[in-house]
Amino acid sequence: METRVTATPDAKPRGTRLPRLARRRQLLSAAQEVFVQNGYHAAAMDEIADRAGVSKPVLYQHFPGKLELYLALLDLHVDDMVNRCREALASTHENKLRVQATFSAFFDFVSTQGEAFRLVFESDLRNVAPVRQRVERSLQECAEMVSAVIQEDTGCTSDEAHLLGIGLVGMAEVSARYWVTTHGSIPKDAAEQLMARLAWRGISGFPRTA
Amino acid sequence: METRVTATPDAKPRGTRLPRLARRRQLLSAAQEVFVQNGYHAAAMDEIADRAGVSKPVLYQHFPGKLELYLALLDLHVDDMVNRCREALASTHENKLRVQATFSAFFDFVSTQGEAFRLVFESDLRNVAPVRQRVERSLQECAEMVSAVIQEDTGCTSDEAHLLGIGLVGMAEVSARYWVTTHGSIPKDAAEQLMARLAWRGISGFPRTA
DNA sequence: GAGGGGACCTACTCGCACGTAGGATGTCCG
DNA sequence: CGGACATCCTACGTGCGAGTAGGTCCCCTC
Repeated sequence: METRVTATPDAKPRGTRLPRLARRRQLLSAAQEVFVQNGYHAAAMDEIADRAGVSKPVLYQHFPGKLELYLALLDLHVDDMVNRCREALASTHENKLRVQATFSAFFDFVSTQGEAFRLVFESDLRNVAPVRQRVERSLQECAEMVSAVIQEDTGCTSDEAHLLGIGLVGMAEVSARYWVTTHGSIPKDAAEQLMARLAWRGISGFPRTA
Repeated sequence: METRVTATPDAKPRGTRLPRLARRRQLLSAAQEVFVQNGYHAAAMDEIADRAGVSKPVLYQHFPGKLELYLALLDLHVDDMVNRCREALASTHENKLRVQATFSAFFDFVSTQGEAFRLVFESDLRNVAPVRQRVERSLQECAEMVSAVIQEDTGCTSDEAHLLGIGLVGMAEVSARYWVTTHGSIPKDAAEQLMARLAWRGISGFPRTA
């Protein structure tokens, strides 16, 4: 007789015991799959547990609740994004290359970890304070790093530079998200460079005059 | 004895009878308030009914379900957005002014109807097919109108122009959303013009050279 | 002033999914 | 070998909110 397979799509076989930390990592990974695929609300704790080949109480021994589980994942990815952005801006001192590197960073970010970027950019929990806070804060951070560079080289006021920074980061986010849905119609390099060129020509139009 | 007031914040007095169409309009208005404030999931049909000064079954005599009610509102606002965008692009034949008008359109859009733009840009139902479809479709439409103009005046391929269009529309959306949260730190005209200038300098960097 | 229709209400059902109680089973050390 | 500890399970409590059944009230018409 074979091991029973539940009706749930690809539930892993029950029975393997794991040390605490390994199990935790696996639960996070399973949760990420489910949250990314279904969004927060449509994701069931039962399904996350099933996908990890484990029962629900185990899940609750690692995370106090559904929201905290989600936040743990969200933190991982917003930090990832901010770090990529920071590194891109620090990778060179020539601004034209900085712009290119930053767009690369966003395109890289949406290309990794399945489609984990959805947790950050398309969360169906943005109305919940702790989530909203994290997402906005991280985008704000990216924008501020960008606007700091802008302010160095232009005569913009702080408020203006912030708006420009937000706009540019938004453009990077949106274009990267769009590109990732058109699997292969444009090669990654070409897309990055196209957008970087658009952005660079745009900002370099703000000399010290205003 | 006075009319009783329920504990729910600003519920209207029960008792006024309305003809069918007027009631429907009022229900839509109440629903918009609640959906915008709380998002789809946290919005309760009871609260929508209460806010309209009516009981729940009345709501169900006008809309078959919560989702349909939401979609009715969503349709209104995505159409509004696309129309504003279309009119902006048709308002002149000089491309520099077109860019300005388009940014104005987005800033106008986020300024109207309370914060109804949240239904389109920050919906917590984007994982549900009919919603996703409407939102993406409408942004796609805006982007296509923009990319058509781009293709006329540059040597970009269709794919490239589409990506640029999406990026620009995304930038308009994000910057407008950000601006609206900073009530008054930058005047509307200034913000629009700043972003329009960024975009215009960017695109005008794509001459017929490809 | 009787009858019909439309607007409306109170009070309920019901399913779903988060979170939990209590118990079983394997592993490691004295 | 025996007990303690940690991992894991089945089975349930519970609350919330969408959607509904059935009846009331009022106006308008004949």
